[in-house]
Amino acid sequence: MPSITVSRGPALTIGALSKRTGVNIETIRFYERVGVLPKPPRSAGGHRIYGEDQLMRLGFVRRSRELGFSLDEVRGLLHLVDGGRYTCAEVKAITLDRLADVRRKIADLRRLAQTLADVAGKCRGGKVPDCPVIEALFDPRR
Amino acid sequence: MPSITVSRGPALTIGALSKRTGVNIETIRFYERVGVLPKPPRSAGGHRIYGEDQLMRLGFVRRSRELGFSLDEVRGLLHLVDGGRYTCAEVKAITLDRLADVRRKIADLRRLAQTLADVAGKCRGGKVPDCPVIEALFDPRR
DNA sequence: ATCGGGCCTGTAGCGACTACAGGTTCAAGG
DNA sequence: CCTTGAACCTGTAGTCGCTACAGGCCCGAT
Repeated sequence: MPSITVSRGPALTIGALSKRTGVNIETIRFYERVGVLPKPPRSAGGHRIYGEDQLMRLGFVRRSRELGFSLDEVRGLLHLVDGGRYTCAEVKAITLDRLADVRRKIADLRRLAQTLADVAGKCRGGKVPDCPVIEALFDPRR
Repeated sequence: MPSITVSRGPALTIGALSKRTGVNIETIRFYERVGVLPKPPRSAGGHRIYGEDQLMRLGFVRRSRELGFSLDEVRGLLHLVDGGRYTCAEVKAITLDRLADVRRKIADLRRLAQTLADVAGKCRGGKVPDCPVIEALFDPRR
């Protein structure tokens, strides 16, 4: 089950964690600063030491981000998980919001692609100074 | 033809220009600062005064932005226009680049929507602590 | 003990705006 | 002509999600 507990795995440096998750080192430190990842223990010299749990958590963050959740939403998701008292309904609601967003964006982009294709299609590609693309952009009626 | 010349129209304040184009006042000033709009003449007291030409140009910028051109691309487009020596081929190339971008984004978002829908579909929506969405996010194999 | 890679902190930059604060100007009404 | 208050001005800082330094310290292998 997806609970975030301290599991005894091999200790990881930030570089190793970065390689294993594919998340940039700078980004990991950034995530710590903005409270998405907890402050890890440090070595005597001050280097960060991560365990298996942070590997999981960072993976969660990365996958969530890839699905287009904002860092704020990721924080919300993790907060629910951390509390352990999240309900499926809450999580589903957030996910469906995201899905609606994505569908809206797809619709927008489709209209965009159509317009761009229309406009580029009119273009002979020659050296004519009166380019239909430019005219379309200047035309208030599109 | 789309040439940018000083046309004698009614003089516009920045507020009027904003209303006519739907571009935020702050954004207009921002465009001026970053060199997308030329510095307009000023009234005795220092207020910006715009003419019909700037109305056209700002409309051009807005429509280009809506089609997803970056400000840098818009600058490029306007430079071609300002020089008067742009070729249709150049403009078409920029447009086709944009179109390819948009098509890539649509494909990405489609995959995303599928994943989100899959994951949300598994959810009963109850109060179960083991939410399939969360498990999917924790699962390295997606 | 030395070397060179990896790690540290802190700050600044990106793109494309947006949001103030604190002051000046303009135009309409009295 | 004078007052009012809306609109304008400049300059700076904040947003989001990173990314890129600079200038140092640590660590482990030789």
